[in-house]
Amino acid sequence: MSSTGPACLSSTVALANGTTEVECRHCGLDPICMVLDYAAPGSGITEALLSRRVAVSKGSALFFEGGDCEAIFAVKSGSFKASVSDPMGDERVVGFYLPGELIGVDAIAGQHYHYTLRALESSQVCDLRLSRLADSGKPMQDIQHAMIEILGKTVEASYLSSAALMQQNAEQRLCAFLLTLSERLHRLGFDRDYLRLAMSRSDIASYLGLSRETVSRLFSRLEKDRLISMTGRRLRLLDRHGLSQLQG
Amino acid sequence: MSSTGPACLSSTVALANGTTEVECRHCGLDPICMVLDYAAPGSGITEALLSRRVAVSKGSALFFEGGDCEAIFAVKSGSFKASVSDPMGDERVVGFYLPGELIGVDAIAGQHYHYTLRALESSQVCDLRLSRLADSGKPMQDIQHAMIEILGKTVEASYLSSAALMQQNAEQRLCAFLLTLSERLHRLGFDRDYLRLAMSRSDIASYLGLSRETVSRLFSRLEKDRLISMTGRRLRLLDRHGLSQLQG
DNA sequence: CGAGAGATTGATACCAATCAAAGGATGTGG
DNA sequence: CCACATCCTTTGATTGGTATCAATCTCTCG
Repeated sequence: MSSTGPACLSSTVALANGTTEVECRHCGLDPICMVLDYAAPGSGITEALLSRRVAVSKGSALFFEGGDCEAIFAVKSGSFKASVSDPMGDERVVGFYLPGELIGVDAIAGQHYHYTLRALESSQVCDLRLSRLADSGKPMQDIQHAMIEILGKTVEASYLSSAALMQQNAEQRLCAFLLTLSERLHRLGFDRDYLRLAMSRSDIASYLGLSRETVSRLFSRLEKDRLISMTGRRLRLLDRHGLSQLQG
Repeated sequence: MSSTGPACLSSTVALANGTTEVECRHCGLDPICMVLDYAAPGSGITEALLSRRVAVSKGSALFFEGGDCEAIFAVKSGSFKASVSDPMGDERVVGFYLPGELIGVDAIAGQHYHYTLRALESSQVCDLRLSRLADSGKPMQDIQHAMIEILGKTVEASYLSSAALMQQNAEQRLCAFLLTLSERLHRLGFDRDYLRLAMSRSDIASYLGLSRETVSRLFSRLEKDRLISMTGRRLRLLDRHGLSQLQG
């Protein structure tokens, strides 16, 4: 998920391969990493506790639904989708993760992951072994405080995201999805109006509880109405205000 | 929300007025209250930090959408609904709370409540002033640990509740709602199969993103199909298995 | 008892799913 | 580098589920 327009990446760093990675100060793990002194060489923080910039290739899974929760992750670059398999055996997408965002916080309490997590593109994550936090040598007080900050923000974010989508029609949901994505990318310093969707139409449809065909038709309609323009997975928002009107 | 059938209230205590209250050990605040020694007389915990069994009359609000978060609450008896007012000015129900459940955890990080909270019936809550926790005289370590436990469970619970409802049709959503309610009441020691709904059909409809009429029709259909029987707001689940089949 | 809110039921309209087919994109092996 | 297979996407025709409009009925409470 990288910008397609005039880049203005105040909180990201361009990499050689054309992708960008989020800076630590804009990452959801930052509260912990600050306590850990960013695991600087000589800090005494070993890879067994915090692995940074672990490469994950497109399509491969970081963990599976039901598996033991050994670590939580922060997206450093690239993007991920979370999915569960429903009773009929097909996949339902339950979330997307962009750089800077935390993955697996919901599994901390129960010690099991609730979904399977796959990279939508070639990506990098930081990987924090919670069970070893206590051995880090850092003050327990500070570690706990950082965890409280992370958990508190997660509770708030998950409340906000779930409350909205339920009572909306297809068009409202798609507009909300696009605007949310745009805001999340903007926080990373990308241009609000130029997005590259790393996920397929089917993934979007599944996430929003719609059919592929409906999503496709809605994109066509939004384009006809000059609210967006798109070619393939490259998307430009032409009228943010118009979109937020539709959003409800 | 009290049982209407043969009561078997292993974790609740019957009160003089016919309602029941949840025991502390089954309450979401218990991790904190344990640290605070249940605010027993002589424990040094004042009412300024933790008020127990605060009465709330039917229809009155504990707090309003957007208001400063001064405390989190646990339902001791009765029940509550959380709602937000949407752009068009009408109310959308975003949650229901039963005895033992925590309210306002999502407001801790941002210091503002995200919804208005009203009692569905004459109720009681315990009220915890977070800002005064540090002054309780109890070890900070223990307090932080309790907060982490509470937040972690909340993250997990809010994930689980949001993931499901999105891609389901009206019947599936209503069945899921009824079965979830039944389980929540069962955890309190009530009979799984006899429920008294404290909320109106409109509240249920709003919460599930359906119209009043659809909810009413669905109840009629479930009754015709011998899956439930109901008179007014008294509901009996006749075929839990059949309902969970429908649930998807 | 009467008033007003809540709940049910029916008729109709509309939105989105499904079925169906064809048009692009992507990747692989020859 | 091209041919082919496969997956993804778009568009059309039809069906079905749910909202909406409208009328009646029920319950609660003053």
